[in-house]
Amino acid sequence: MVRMMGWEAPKIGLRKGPWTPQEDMLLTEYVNLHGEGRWSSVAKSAGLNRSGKSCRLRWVNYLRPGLKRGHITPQEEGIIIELHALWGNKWSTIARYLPGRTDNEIKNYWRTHFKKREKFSLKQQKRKAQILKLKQQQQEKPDRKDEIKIHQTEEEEEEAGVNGKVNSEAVEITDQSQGKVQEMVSVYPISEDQCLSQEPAASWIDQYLVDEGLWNLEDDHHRHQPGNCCNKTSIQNQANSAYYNYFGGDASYVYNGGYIF
DNA sequence: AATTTTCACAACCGCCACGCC
DNA sequence: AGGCGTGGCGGTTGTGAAAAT
Repeated sequence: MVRMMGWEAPKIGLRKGPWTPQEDMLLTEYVNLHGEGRWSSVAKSAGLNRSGKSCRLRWVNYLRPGLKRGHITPQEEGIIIELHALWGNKWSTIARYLPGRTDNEIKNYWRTHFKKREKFSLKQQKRKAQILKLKQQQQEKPDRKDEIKIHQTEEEEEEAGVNGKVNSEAVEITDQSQGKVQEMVSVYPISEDQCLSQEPAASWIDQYLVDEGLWNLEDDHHRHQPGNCCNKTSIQNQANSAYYNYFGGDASYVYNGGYIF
């Protein structure tokens, strides 16, 4: 016998797609009267031709009172970034620290605002490694008559312009006998020391983790610490390195214990 | 002005964990 | 002990609006 994973078996004829105002009204009225939970029976009892799962999602993400509408504020963005650096894609966990925001909203926000940047910084890291290797090779072989030119490419100028916060270089390795053989681009902060030497200052994390007693959390915040490491300094260090990775060492984005505006 | 690209958001899907019987 | 229903989570997709070309 096939076990139904998760929700109830999809019934033929159940409505899908966007909710109508009538459906919203029915669901709201029913939940206000009977409370949340028992979503399958909510669907039936409220006269909705929807799956329980769909009802729950609609309520949680859209109809539930107290939900904020509109754009994520810079403060909220800062919290999202910091918490994501700590917990990764634990959207529901992150959402608990943003009253009025849903996991879905945060997830969507992250995807549209940071995925692109994350991808970009991965590229940067690869390039950085390549350039270091080449520079090393040149040091090891000082007699080599290759020429290393450092300049900013149009592409990177554009990227830098968009992000407004990166320094970029292209290194052109020219073998004098064979002409130009390689061109690489590296993007990195003005000074890595600028990133790494920043002393983590008091932040909201201090408030949550100390004031709220979250160091002793038994819930998943605790479990989500890599290696179950429950020590403030190490978590801040994790956040630091996570930031460094996310933004490719972009000094203006490196976590310094505060918000990023 | 028309077309293409990007963004923002809503909704669905598959999976897992847990409790009840 | 194991089947089943339910609640919840994270990933993905679809779509309309806005911005860019």
